[in-house]
Amino acid sequence: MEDTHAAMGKKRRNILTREFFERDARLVARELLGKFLVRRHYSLIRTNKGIVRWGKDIAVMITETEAYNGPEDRASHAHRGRTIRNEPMWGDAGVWYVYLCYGMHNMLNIVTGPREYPAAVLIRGVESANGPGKITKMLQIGSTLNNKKAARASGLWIEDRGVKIAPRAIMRAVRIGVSYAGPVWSKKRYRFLIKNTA
DNA sequence: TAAGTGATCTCT
DNA sequence: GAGATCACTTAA
Repeated sequence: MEDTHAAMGKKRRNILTREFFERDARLVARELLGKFLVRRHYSLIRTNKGIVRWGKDIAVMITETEAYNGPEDRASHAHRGRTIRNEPMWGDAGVWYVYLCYGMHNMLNIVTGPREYPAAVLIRGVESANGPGKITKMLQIGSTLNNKKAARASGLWIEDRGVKIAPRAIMRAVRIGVSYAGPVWSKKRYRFLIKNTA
């Protein structure tokens, strides 16, 4: 799903702000289903007015998320304390936390909850890509976005476009790839997905 | 099922 | 510094 900067310009955007994210990670993870992740890429084009910078947006609906909640969550990077890598998790809500996993995949998370409380939501699936590594590859999301606000200025943000997901269309499941987190935390059903989507 | 890949973290 | 680990993907 694509639309140009010009086409979207007249429409009223409903960009999610810090208030939305400054809540329990599990609630945010659930409510992010059906919201749109929007990536803006700029390119220079030639017009009769000369060379201008042109922004093109790619918007994809979020279909799968995972919550990582608090210092006690053994599956969370924050469990071992504050480090250079996980620093964004302790900061303001509504900020991207991007890190490299397995040497080749960037994981995209949005920080949630109050300051000093480490929590985030991993964006694990969108309508046209399932798997956190594929999303970041498709939208060209890398470490340059780490610790940047989710807003137009950073080129990556989340919008509410009015899509409502019925509660019974939402499934909960255990998180992926966190078996190391022990019997309690690896079994928490902190993964949320829309039924019938890949 | 296992290789690929490299930043990060822990322990010397 | 060295060694282990890792919120994954792809090809077989």
